[in-house]
Amino acid sequence: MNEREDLIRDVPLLARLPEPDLRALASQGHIHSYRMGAVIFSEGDPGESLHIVVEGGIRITVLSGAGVEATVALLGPGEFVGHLALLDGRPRSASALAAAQPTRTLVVTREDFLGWLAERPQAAFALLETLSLLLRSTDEALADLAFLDLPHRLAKRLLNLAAAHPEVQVRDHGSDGVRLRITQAELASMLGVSRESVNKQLNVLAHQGSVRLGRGNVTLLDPEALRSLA
Amino acid sequence: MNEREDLIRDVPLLARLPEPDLRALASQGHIHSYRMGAVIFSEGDPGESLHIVVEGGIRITVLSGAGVEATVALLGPGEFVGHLALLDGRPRSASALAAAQPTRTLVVTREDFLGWLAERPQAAFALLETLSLLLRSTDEALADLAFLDLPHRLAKRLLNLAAAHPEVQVRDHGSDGVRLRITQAELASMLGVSRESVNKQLNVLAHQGSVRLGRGNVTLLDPEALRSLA
DNA sequence: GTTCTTCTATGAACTACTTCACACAACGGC
DNA sequence: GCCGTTGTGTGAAGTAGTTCATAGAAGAAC
Repeated sequence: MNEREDLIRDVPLLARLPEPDLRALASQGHIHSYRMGAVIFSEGDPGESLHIVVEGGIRITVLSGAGVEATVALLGPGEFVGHLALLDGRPRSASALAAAQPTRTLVVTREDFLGWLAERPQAAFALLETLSLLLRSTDEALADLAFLDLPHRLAKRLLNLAAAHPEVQVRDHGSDGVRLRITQAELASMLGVSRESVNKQLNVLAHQGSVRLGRGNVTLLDPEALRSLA
Repeated sequence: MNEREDLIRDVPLLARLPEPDLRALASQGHIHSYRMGAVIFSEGDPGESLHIVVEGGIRITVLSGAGVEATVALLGPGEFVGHLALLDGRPRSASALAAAQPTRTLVVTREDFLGWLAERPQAAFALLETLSLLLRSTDEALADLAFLDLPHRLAKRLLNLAAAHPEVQVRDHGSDGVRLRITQAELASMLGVSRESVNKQLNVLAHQGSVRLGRGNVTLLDPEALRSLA
């Protein structure tokens, strides 16, 4: 029970809620486990639950008309998915896959959540604030995509990933860098460009000394240089 | 007072609210008037109010790093802007300009709104649902921008505009079409492409007979053809 | 250890957009 | 009526991305 509470406190959607409310919500959830690559839910499914990552990671993807898959987000422990379905009851707008071995999530059903929310007006208020912030960040992503070219977007994304996923940061041997566990194909699909373009731009950054490249990872050596690019 | 109530009932953000709540909120608002082109608020300003369009129109713009301006949205009567600032108290993330002569808005301050909301848990609930839907549509726009090329995005945008702004629809003389009052430059800035590209693609559509072009307007002649493109 | 798969790297040809330059048409102000 | 401004139409040259092809290196599977 305590693990559930600690966990739910770190969820941005819920972080602003008072302690007892959190406790009540956590007690309604159930833990699910998934093996690497397992489908947690698929685009178009009826949406009936919120998933909060306990351990491992979730990859959120959408399918283009042509069947190309784009990665919308990578979630680590404390992050969550399914909030839209929870609040408006519409079908899933994206698919979710377990992206690590093993992945465990705390699942709160729509029914439980709505019942809980109905008794806590303050909570609704905190959620409004949070959703509003989410909307801002999506709007910003939209503007970035329209305005910025690949070098800028890539720099920005690398910095975002470094900030959002402290758990994957590893001090590099010798020099001090922040290592992101991510493939170039995943980066490409998050940025909406081809894998080859990402590779070329990463190599530009590598030659500048801003990053070091490895198989399945990118190490940020000079965040300041990236920041000035982004 | 009655005008304000009628108005507020048509606002998507608020449409799901019970009648008496609407009445109470409307009674707190004040009407502001702007002449064409006037600045309603600017990006970065402290955000303290929600504007609901009573008459005329509002253009929402953001500035890119290079100083290029993009039109994020065009608002007609019943639509609103400033909801984010209202809910999270952050600075304005975009600028708003009066886009018609004259433009009048119903202004609700953050303070009034929060006071009103605190007494109405049901309202908070309806707002959560609405924000959630807004978030979905932004996510979809993001996916479109990443996946779709200009012909698809243009067709989609024309249909959206036609659906979202019934007040600017005019049955064309003779043939039956839906006329949108919009310049090609505005379309371009909504789509994140150059004016010239929009012009060329519009002419492709015109030669197919799907649209007719005029100065400052586009008439949709064959919505079905556009839908199959989008 | 050998093989299979995944990931990175890179070049060549192609395409969808861009910017720039310009012509001209429609409308508003006086 | 004329003139300045705003909007549309179009072509030429440039560029940032694309796809396709191919190669090698690092892990995982057996």
